Amino acid sequence: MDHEKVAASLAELGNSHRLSVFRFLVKAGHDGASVGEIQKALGIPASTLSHHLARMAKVGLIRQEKHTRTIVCIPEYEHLENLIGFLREECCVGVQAGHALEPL
Amino acid sequence: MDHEKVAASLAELGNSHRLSVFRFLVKAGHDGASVGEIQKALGIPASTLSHHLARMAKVGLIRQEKHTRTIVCIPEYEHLENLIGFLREECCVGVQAGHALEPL
DNA sequence: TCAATATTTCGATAAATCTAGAAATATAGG
DNA sequence: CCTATATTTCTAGATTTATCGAAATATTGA
Repeated sequence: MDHEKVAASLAELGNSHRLSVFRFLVKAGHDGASVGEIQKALGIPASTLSHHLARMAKVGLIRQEKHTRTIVCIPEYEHLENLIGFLREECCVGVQAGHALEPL
Repeated sequence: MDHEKVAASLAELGNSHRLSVFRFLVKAGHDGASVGEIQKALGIPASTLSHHLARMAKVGLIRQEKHTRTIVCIPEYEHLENLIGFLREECCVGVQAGHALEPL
């Protein structure tokens, strides 16, 4: 993942509503959740939520699958992992080993 | 680190200029770099850079120490580690062990 | 004190973002 | 076909952000 894509993805997660949505989806698991379920759980107006979901999908944080009448949103775990990887590799250089960046 | 602080910090890193600055500072190491050095290295106009640095300092991504005439900017490694920790703990739940989230 | 250096503050503009109601679209079921 | 459900698109206002030149503010050294 290149610099610009990382910045764009972090910017998407850097909004309180969108971060809530992402956290919710992650907890929902690999089956994700429908737009309506997210809306009910988080209490975000439909049009606002739709806007945020579209943004998240655009940068690859989630994907959306149409299933009959509902649209299911699924978190792209790998995308997040790539982001975390970038932050560790590109932004943690210089930290002495064993200080605070040990594998969990 | 709570939800709102995480969102605020990610939003700061979610800007191309600021991400560049942070990466530069991380590579500069624990001694950081002066505002002027950053400016020269990245070619960002002084007032623009000052604005970005102030924002980054406000959320705790960097700290600024005055040293005679120059102001030295130092990356807050721990803050980034906390961010990464949050993303792993709060946003990677549900990923089966051994899939892609193994300790590096 | 004066000039040079380092950085910020001011001010102003352009662009992007957030928000949400209302209307539109799509689809399933009766 | 009609209605209910699910979601998006449209529209528009409010807020925030990004940008950067010019002026202001230290601070050092001569």
